[in-house]
Amino acid sequence: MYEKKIPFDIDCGIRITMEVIGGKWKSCIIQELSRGAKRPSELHRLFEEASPRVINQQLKELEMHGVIQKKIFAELPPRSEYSMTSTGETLLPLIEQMEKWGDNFRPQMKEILNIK
Amino acid sequence: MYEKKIPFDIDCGIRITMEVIGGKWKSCIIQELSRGAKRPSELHRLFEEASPRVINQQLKELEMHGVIQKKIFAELPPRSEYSMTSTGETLLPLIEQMEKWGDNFRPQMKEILNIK
DNA sequence: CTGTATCCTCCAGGATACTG
DNA sequence: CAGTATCCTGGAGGATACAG
Repeated sequence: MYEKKIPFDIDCGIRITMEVIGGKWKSCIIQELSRGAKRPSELHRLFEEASPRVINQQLKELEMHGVIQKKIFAELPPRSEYSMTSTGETLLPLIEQMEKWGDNFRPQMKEILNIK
Repeated sequence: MYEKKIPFDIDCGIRITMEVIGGKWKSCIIQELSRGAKRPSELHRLFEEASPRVINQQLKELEMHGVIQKKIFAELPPRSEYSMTSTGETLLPLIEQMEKWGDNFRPQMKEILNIK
């Protein structure tokens, strides 16, 4: 782990939110977990374009921020499960709104990017 | 300019939204412009921690995405002005919600980061 | 004042190998 | 299967100089 050089600005609400959900896969993970608890391997399968290392990393950060929680089963083979916390649930409307806006904007975005 | 290596995923609404407002200063700029048109120099003064180059860059991208518009005055010294478009206005509720969530989360964030 | 051109730093995220 | 340890690289964003 490393320190941020340009220190994170705690005074800006938007920055705080971005810190929590801004990671590349975080909002996707949250969406998945909001539909029910999931094991890491399930998430890896769902997001095949993402390397497992990064998924784990983002899970860790989400957990650290208290929006998801981990349950570990003392079994062999090892099993663990991630699920939303009540704090995490409060993010859902926000994420849903972000998705909606993006979905609505898609046609314009395609034009801008010149995608058929 | 360079191309993105990992191509942008047009199928994910959240990614689209992040592409538009995810830049470090974009949401701040949008908030400012939502209060009224502003000249570049005003924005540079408002966000002194940001280098003018980056502000200009983000203005350009916002304009390219059609959420803000530029008005150029043929004067000397040169003058220009940026303002929201109607498309851009649709982003305001989203940004406001992000700010609200972040503001609410601030106490927990401080605890997590161990800030007095 | 507005805007571009260069150059550079640094870290999120990708790839892989490994341990328990 | 879960998780960690290394190593690496692209590209956002910072700094500065300059042009119109």
